[in-house]
Amino acid sequence: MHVQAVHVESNGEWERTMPAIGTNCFTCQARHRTEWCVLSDDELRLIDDNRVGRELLPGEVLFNEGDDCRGVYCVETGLIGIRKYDAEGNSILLHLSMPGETLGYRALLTDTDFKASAEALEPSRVCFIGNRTVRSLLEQNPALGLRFLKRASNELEEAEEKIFHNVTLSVRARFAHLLAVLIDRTLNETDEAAGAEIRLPISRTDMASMIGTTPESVSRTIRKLEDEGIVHFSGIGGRTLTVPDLETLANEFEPQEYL
Amino acid sequence: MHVQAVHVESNGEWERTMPAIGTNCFTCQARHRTEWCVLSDDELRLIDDNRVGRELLPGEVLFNEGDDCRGVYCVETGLIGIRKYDAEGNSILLHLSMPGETLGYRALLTDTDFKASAEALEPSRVCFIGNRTVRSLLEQNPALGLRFLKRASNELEEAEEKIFHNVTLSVRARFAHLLAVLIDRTLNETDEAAGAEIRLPISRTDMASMIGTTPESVSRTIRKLEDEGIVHFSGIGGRTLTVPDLETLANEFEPQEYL
DNA sequence: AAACCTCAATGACGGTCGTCAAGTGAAACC
DNA sequence: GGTTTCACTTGACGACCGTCATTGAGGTTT
Repeated sequence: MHVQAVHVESNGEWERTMPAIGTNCFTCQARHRTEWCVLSDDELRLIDDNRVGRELLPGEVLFNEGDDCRGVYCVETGLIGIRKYDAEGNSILLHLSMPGETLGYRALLTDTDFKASAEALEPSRVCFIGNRTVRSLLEQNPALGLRFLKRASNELEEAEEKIFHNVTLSVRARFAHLLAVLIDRTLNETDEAAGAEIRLPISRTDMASMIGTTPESVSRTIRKLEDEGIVHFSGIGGRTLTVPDLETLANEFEPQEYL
Repeated sequence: MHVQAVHVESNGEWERTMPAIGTNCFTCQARHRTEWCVLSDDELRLIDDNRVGRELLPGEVLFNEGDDCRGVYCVETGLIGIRKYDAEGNSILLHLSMPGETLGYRALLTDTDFKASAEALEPSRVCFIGNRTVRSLLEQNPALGLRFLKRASNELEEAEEKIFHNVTLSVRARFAHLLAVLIDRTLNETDEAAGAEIRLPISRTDMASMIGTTPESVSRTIRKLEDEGIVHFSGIGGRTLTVPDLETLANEFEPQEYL
């Protein structure tokens, strides 16, 4: 009952041995953020015994759209981008997965292939947990299913808000909103003070695809926002972002309260 | 243990007596399409004893964005539209709920208020099931949670495809896709032959909001598609749709296979 | 160090699509 | 019956934004 399906599912890039100290499910720094936090120690051990860890460098692919789902992927550190490709091969960045997020649970539950690709955007550590393990835990502990249900509900809410934004807001407003979200995420991660420098994890092209526009429009929007002193980009590739006042940025996408 | 919380939650529009013959959970025509189909007869009886039915006319509101979630709503017949409103009061139609769909489960699970409004688009019959009943069933029967999880997963997939479409397709392509979806739905419901007349359940304005554009653009798009013989609108309000060839319509949004 | 590559920035151009306005028809109301 | 109202249609205009092409900066390779 230890590494059953894993050997079939693993390839050279995945660990074949037990992971190093400090990187197991019990000491995992993202543990309390995952859905697995409802599991008992025994149940968590089942995962720990059956998982396979992997380090990914930026650009490395975790899975591709259309791949069969053999299990779920739990992000321990780093940042994973979820993409889809259109007919011309352009990629649309749909979602950014932070440490603690589990990917692929939808494909597992609906018994379909992956509907998007996953790729590391920063150096990341990800654990793979095979279908069999997840399914047995879901049967064994109903609370786990409910946790995933909450997660799916939240993601659905996000997705609908995104649809709403794409429809009702301008490129400028959507971009301002994206920046606010990116700032919020990194602040939550690093607990830095507001107004600090943020290192953007994604390219202009990816940011453009996230808000449904082109890199050129993003560049022009950045120019305008800089001219107005709302944001400041610096550093190599213009990937360092400084926002003097978060309120001013928020005004770009939050309609003024009508007095 | 019968109508406990219901009296608090109900108002004059909801039944206070047991529903008429032919409209209970066991004879409900939408029953096999709902998540509740995994329940035992005893469990289903618990719902049947605690539900409250209601008939809605087009335009009547089931719940509003921001309302507290007191339970879920199960669509038995008709059509319910899920809307959000932007700052100027324009509504965006996010989703069409068909018979068998249960609304509000997300707000229940995430313990938040409703993030959108629900309104009848056709004469509809909807049953209300209080929080307490749903929660006890979720605890009692883990399969129910998993069913809702599958449902959420599917909705999420739909939402992400919608985002993808809004970003990558033109107004014309998105409109063609919307028509194809509407045709598909009514055909599945009525089992008519393809190429038949379809009565559109929603206004131009609503269709426009669904694909993220304006009524004017929809009108112009319709004009062009009609000139090319791809679709034909007739009847009052131009709400009767005829599509001679579904393939031709599909070509508008499905990129040509590159040979 | 030169060649090469990727990504970002910027300008020019054009088209799609949103906005404004007027006009029509159908349903609803008094 | 007349008026109002609302949704749809159609036209004119223009802005936003997407496309194409050029340039430059930074990093990597040989």
